Amino acid sequence: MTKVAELHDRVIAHFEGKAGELGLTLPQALLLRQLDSAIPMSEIAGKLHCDASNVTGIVDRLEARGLVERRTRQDDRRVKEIVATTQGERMRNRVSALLSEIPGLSQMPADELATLLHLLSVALGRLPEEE
Amino acid sequence: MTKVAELHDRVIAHFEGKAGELGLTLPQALLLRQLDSAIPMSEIAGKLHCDASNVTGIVDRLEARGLVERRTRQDDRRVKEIVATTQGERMRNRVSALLSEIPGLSQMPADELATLLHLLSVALGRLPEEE
DNA sequence: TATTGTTATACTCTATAACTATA
DNA sequence: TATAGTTATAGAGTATAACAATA
Repeated sequence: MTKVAELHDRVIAHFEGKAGELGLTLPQALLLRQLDSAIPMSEIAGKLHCDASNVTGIVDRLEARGLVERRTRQDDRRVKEIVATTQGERMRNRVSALLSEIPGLSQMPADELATLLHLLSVALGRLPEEE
Repeated sequence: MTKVAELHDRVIAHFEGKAGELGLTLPQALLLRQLDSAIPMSEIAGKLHCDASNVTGIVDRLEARGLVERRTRQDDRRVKEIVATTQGERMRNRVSALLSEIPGLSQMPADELATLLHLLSVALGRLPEEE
């Protein structure tokens, strides 16, 4: 299934390249994209499918650039929630826009895209997700 | 275009996870996938969109595992061609099979898949590629 | 005791620049 | 001189294990 491999390569190359133009690495972009609200580090690790110890470093670098903040949750002081700063929120919007910059894909009929996502969901053994 | 982001995440996670099960990193798997014939290092760098100095390291590790070999081209001794060993060829076949292991995708009608690839090609400013 | 996040460690990937050998 | 590949270096991502603070 070489065509699927092609697809995979192109989407990765496109997204990583665009993130790079914003001065972000791929993991940084993927993390930032999750921050639609304050999220604990552990939850981020889950969403990014990586170890919690990695999140420390990625957040360190995003924080050093003023894009995110750590906030200790008061009802459980072990937990630190990550929130985008004003500047980080601006960057997050740009990251979110990256994939829609693939004009071919954004032109694809909604029903075809939905079909594809459904097939992938089945394939990966997950429930179909809307959002 | 959150759905496209979903698609992207899932394909990456699937492929990287499966490559990991074979004991390969993503770059190693992508390099191996290119070796349908003997290929010079520089050409590999081009296909992987990375610097030539990276290829040295990736090939080093694949070579240390006995999966590939370096062969000096006799008509231009500066060039080293990379070829898969017998064991490497076996691994290459497994890598190539990974993406077709997404049952949903491999069941997708050929014309829909072709449409998607065409749109992506246009989107990324490249000529439509068959192969 | 268990959990959240950090630190220490080690390996891989990445690019840049300087180098070797070939041409 | 120019090109193919290597090496040196430095930064980023990754996991594992040990640790601190909090629960």
